[in-house]
Order: sequence, then structure tokens, then C-alpha cells
Amino acid sequence: MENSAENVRSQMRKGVLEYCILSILDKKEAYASSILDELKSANMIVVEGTLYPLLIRQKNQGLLSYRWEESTQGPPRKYYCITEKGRQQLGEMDGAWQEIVETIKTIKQQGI
Amino acid sequence: MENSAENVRSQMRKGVLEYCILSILDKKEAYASSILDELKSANMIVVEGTLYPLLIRQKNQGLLSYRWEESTQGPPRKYYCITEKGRQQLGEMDGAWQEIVETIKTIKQQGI
DNA sequence: AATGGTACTTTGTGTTGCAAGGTATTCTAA
DNA sequence: TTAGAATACCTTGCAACACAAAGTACCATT
Repeated sequence: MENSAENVRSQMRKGVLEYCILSILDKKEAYASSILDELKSANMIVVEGTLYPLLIRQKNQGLLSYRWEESTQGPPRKYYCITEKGRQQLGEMDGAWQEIVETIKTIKQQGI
Repeated sequence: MENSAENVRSQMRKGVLEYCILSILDKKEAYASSILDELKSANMIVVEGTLYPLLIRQKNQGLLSYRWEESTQGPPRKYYCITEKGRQQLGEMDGAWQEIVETIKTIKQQGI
């Protein structure tokens, strides 16, 4: 425990990750490693041990489906794809996210 | 498990709560019940069992201090107050929050 | 003395993120 | 042809966290 800046980021990330995954897959299907790359390029650092179980959870909840595809440069890839149910969930998450952003604004403003 | 809309909010809240507490106490000292009220009025529902341990954690980290004060209408209240270290942490959290908001925007935009 | 309200605290449970280690496939270079 | 590197996926064990629920304590009114 205790690492300040890094820990803050780590804490804040929680719960938002699931939202990011659905958002990424809403644009186009992707496999785990490519999702990792996109998250990193957007400054959201995540590791494999976090991402894989999360994808499996979301698949088990029916939010995602997947198919295997051969790769020309290595082992086959598991391409994930958002489902109809996943899109619904994403819609709710969009709302929840906006709400939280507003909540923070409210708390910051009150009492000025 | 599994409750969709409500669960989404619950998940997203994680980590942000700590940020809210410091923000509230940065404006003025307060005791747990009044913090609960302010969070509720800002649409961030939290329960006692979550808030109390969190306040104790933050106090143990030196982010908060407290003093007891008699109340005219019930048992004494534990007024929490942000410390200098807490203000530093809050500054870092402000940055981290902005960063996450930006990250979400980036992910949402890429590929349009 | 009993009830109801206010306030603080603790315990047990499920979920989550992460570090670390493991498996499997393909390509390349010795 | 086999050793290593690269890519990709998966699992295990642990610690932190939010929550529900139950508990403790104080005070005022009846």
C-alpha cells in the first residue's frame, strides 16, 4: 500500500475499466492484446491479469461474444465483439458516467 | 451479482468516493452523517458501512484529522478536517480525475 | 424506565485489480 | 532441427474495497 500518485490513478480506474472495454468494442471488434494497446495509448494502463478475467466476465454476462481467427504472425487470436445486450449496458454506462462527472462538479462547486 | 443499471453506478463509484470525501472536507469540516447527506444530495449514494471505514483509512493515512464536539441533539460528533497532506493528495486527485475524463473522451472519439 | 432518534463502529461476504507464473503457437536464426 | 524470441491467452493467490447487517453508545422526550 501507499504510493500516492500512482495509487490514486489505480483507485480511480476501478469500475471505469469495464466501461472502456465496452466503448472500445462498440467501435470495432478486437482481441485482448489490441485492446491493451488502445487502452495504453489512451493513458489507461492495464495489465493482462486484469484484462483477461474481465473479458471473460463480460462474455459470461452476455455482453460480449467472440470468435477465433488465425493470425499470420503468431498464435490464433480471440476476437471479441459487443452484443446487443452489451450495447444496452453501454448505453446505461454512458448515462452513469455523465452522472458521475456531474456529481463531481456539484461537489466541487457547492460552498464557493 | 447482476443488477445492471444499479450495479453500473456502484462499480463506477469505486475509487471516486475517496476523491469526493476529500473535496467535501476541503470546503469545510464535517462529521460522517453530514458528509453522507451531502453525497446523497449530489446523487452519490453511499452507506454508513462504506463511509466510516473510509474515513478511518484516510485518517490513518494522515489525510484527515478529527476532533470531538458535543451536539445539542444527540451523541457527540466526530468532526473531520482535511490536513496539509490531505490537500496535497487532493491536488493529485484533481489531476488524476481530469486525466480519466480525458481518457474516456479519447476512447470514445477514436475511430469515428 | 422506556422509546426513538442520532451517531459511530465492526464483522462477514463478494467483487475486483494485480503480480506472477503458466501454456501454447508461430517464426527466425543458429 | 532445435533453441530462442515473440505473440497470445489463461490461472492462481493475494490485498483492497463497498456493502449489508448487526452492534454499541449517547441523548431527549414521554
